[in-house]
Amino acid sequence: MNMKSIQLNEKEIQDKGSGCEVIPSFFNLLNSEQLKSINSNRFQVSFKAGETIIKQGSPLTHVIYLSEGKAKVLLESFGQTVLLKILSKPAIICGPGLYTDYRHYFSVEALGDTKTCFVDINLFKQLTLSNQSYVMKLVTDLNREIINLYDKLKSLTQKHMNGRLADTLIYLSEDIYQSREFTTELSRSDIANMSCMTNGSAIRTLKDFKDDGIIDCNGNHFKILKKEVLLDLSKKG
Amino acid sequence: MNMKSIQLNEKEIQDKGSGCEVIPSFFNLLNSEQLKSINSNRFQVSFKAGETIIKQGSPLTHVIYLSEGKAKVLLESFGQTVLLKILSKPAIICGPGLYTDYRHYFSVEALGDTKTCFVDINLFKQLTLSNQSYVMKLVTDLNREIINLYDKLKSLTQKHMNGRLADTLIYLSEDIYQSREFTTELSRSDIANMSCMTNGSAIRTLKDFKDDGIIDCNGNHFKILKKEVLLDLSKKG
DNA sequence: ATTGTTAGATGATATATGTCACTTCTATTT
DNA sequence: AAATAGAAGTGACATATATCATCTAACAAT
Repeated sequence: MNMKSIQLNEKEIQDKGSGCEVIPSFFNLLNSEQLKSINSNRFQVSFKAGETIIKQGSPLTHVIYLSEGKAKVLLESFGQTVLLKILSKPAIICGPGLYTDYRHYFSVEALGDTKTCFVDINLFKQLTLSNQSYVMKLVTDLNREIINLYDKLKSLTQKHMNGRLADTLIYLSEDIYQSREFTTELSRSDIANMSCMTNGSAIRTLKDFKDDGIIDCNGNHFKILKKEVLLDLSKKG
Repeated sequence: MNMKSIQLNEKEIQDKGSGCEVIPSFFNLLNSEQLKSINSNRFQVSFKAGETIIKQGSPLTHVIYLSEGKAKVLLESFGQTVLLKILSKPAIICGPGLYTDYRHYFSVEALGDTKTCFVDINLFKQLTLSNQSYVMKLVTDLNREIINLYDKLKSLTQKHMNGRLADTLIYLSEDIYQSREFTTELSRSDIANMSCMTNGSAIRTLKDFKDDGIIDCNGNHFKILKKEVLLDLSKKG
């Protein structure tokens, strides 16, 4: 991991001119003084594919801004791993340790090469508290996160493999790649972890979908052929 | 459901003198003016055992304060139900619809007779935004909720029945009844929904635990005999 | 080119858990 | 006291899914 401290002036941040682009949803809410203090307390860090950005259990000392690339959010539990979601740039990574015990409750791993920006958590707290519209946004984001977790819980506990894999494929197609056809950096094992099943089961079920003409896939290239059927499988469980 | 509007003066609220006791974690953060405005916009509502306090999918118009009794929080999905947690007085019930789409994402059902207080959501929002220490508390609570959901996800997706039922028993003993011995209002079916298994499986596994001397149970009276074993089952999955 | 290594794929088998039909118990009503 | 209803409990059986061993394909290192 390549780490360097970078000083950006306010204009650069606002112009998206550097490695650390503006997060419309966050930095735009700050005034110039606040941007300056962020500026003097940030580190840009690059990660290569597969590297660990955050390790579950470690102390939460910085909020991490993902400026380039994608990352996997992993819940590790007793040898097994649940792939919770994929983060795409631009994103602010700050787990539920905020205002609780300041530990990381998930791991984050780079999917492909990524660039990040580390901002000291105390500075982040100061800025958020002093900015009412940011507070509203924070609460909104947390509640959205909770809603997603409810959906995940329902999917993973109540649906069979077909439904769970359908959910994963819909998520990748709609939320992450925003296209019916996409090439993913995820391995079969990632897809399995995301759908809470074993490697073999994921491969088998993908094959079933392919045989039934619901999807087409060659290696990492996927194409959703019959979205209605996927949605139906998702509903039926 | 028995509904009446009640006017309380500030002193009564602070003295816990009425049907709607002080929530130390919320009302204590308010000043007298804020308490007055809460006061003139509240309804006390009583529910009998089994009655629905909140129905999943309905609009979120009020924050509900649980002043007496216990309630089940249910995630309904496609015919099946996951019992997420038990709320005990005093508690503020406000789901993730806040600041998002103002709908209820779970149902809440009275466990035994309960008393509640309905506070208009807009008033609640005003008060929370104008009070910095409340905002911190809100974010803390939301993050704790997320941490709990992570645990629930890990438990329900990665553990076998023994581990999941052990988790449920530990939760009831430690968090809800705060004793190794307790009499619960929950039915076997509730325990099953909480552990994400069928009725029959829950009863069978409870019997296994009883046969192995891990717990003792007669009807709704439970006694945890070997907590270490439960903790071990929870860890092993 | 050859070797080694990893991800992907496939099949046989074991097992955990759900389904369903049925019995027993308990409490409530008449 | 009898009748009814609902919850608790039991058992036989079906099946979804994991486990594991094996095989192939792709690709990097020598």
